[in-house]
Amino acid sequence: MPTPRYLELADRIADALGRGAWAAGERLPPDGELAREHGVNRHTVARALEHLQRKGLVSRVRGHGTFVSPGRLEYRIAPNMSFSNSVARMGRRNRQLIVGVSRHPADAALAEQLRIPAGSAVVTLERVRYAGDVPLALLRKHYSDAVVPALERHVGRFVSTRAVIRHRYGLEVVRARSEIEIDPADPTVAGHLGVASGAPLLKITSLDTLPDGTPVEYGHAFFRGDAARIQVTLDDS
Amino acid sequence: MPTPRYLELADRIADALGRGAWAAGERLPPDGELAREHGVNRHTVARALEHLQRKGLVSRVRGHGTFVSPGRLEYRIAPNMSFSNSVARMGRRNRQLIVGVSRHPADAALAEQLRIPAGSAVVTLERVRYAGDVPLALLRKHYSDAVVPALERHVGRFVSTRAVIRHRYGLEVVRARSEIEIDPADPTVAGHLGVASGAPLLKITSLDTLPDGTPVEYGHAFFRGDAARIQVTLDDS
DNA sequence: AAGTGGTCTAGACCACCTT
DNA sequence: AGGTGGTCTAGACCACTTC
Repeated sequence: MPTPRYLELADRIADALGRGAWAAGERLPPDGELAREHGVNRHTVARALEHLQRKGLVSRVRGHGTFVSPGRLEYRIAPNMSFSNSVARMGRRNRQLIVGVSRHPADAALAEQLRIPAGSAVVTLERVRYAGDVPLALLRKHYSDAVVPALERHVGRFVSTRAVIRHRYGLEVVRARSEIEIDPADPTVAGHLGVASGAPLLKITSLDTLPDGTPVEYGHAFFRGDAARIQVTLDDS
Repeated sequence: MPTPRYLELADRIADALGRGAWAAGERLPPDGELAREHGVNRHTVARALEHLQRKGLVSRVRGHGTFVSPGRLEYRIAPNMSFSNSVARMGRRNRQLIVGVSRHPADAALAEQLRIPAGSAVVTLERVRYAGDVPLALLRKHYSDAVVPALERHVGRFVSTRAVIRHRYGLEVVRARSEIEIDPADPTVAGHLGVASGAPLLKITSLDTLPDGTPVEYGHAFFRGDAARIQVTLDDS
């Protein structure tokens, strides 16, 4: 019961990466060439590189090549710690791109989370968050229109939503609860994040409320599993 | 740019699962049969089912079959919340199996985390945690022998380590810091958890300390990505 | 047009479980 | 022995990027 060949190959390549055989950002030889070098089929090479991609060591781009990844980026979940803060403390430029805004009635599940009657108006915001040039996460958040009316008119390109809510509505928002799980990327999310569909993502489900517990925002953030690490700080000290 | 066939197939099967076509725990038809039914190659079926496995909907066992998974198990990270507590509150029987105990000098990296001189004695414990009959996580934890001397003589099969430390040493331990990331399973861990190597795991790196900040325990927990969901509660209220 | 990775098919063999 | 999923090879075609 030996180790499969593709994992052995992945280890060999990982070792080479660790020894600095290729610099970060550099392109590896194409699959076919690696296959010849190591005496295996091209598919076996592809499998090994997929494995390393899941591990965050390389990233593969169709029609372009396989590239050495930089290290993972830290994202910190903590009370009153926003995405902007997290990225800023990594020393990376924090950008976001709004990829979708819509206004629609809440379905039953969403209404329950936001504690509003089903059918009440909600605003859904889809944003891609960058850390430097790396698309790190896709956020799909739903806002209770009863609490922050017409939010879609105030969201800008470079401001944190929390700041908008503070300045436009005079409300303070706190993170109430987060759940973290692994989910494979569906094609839509994969496209926004530049990963293969099926790539493992860290899916964070969160609820933000006013200090009195009134739900304001509910939704999901999909972090690239190969690029992000979530830091949970429990300052109960 | 149509959706790949294996994802379409995965969606169809996921829909069928959602409609209750098979009950939890039941075996799906073998790959070959599904391939005939849907008019695709066996490999395409395998890929679709791998995808659903990553999503936590099914689990595949070599030589046995593909089975419908129960829902995910919640694991809660919070101050003073131990694994035992988390599993107990899910209403599942909490068991653990010790799969490795060793005593050895700390290497540089570990010594830094535990804030002890390199070469000091540490005890490494490897345990598999079950929730009911499901192996949910492999824990690989290192204990500072200076703080809890000869811990390996006190660890039992059914007790939480935290309880051992409290009763044998009179020390209270608190979770100081956690980091969560995705890592593919290496063959060793995969074997213990009963998943395929390369399957995505939630890797939690944690440091536990005494109330005064002295490090006691440092290590990793590898949770099955298909079976676990991590709940982070930030009670800053 | 040429080169890259992604998908699909096909057939073979293997490892593991059950009988 | 027979059935299951896991791996490897092989060849084909496709989608995307670059020239």
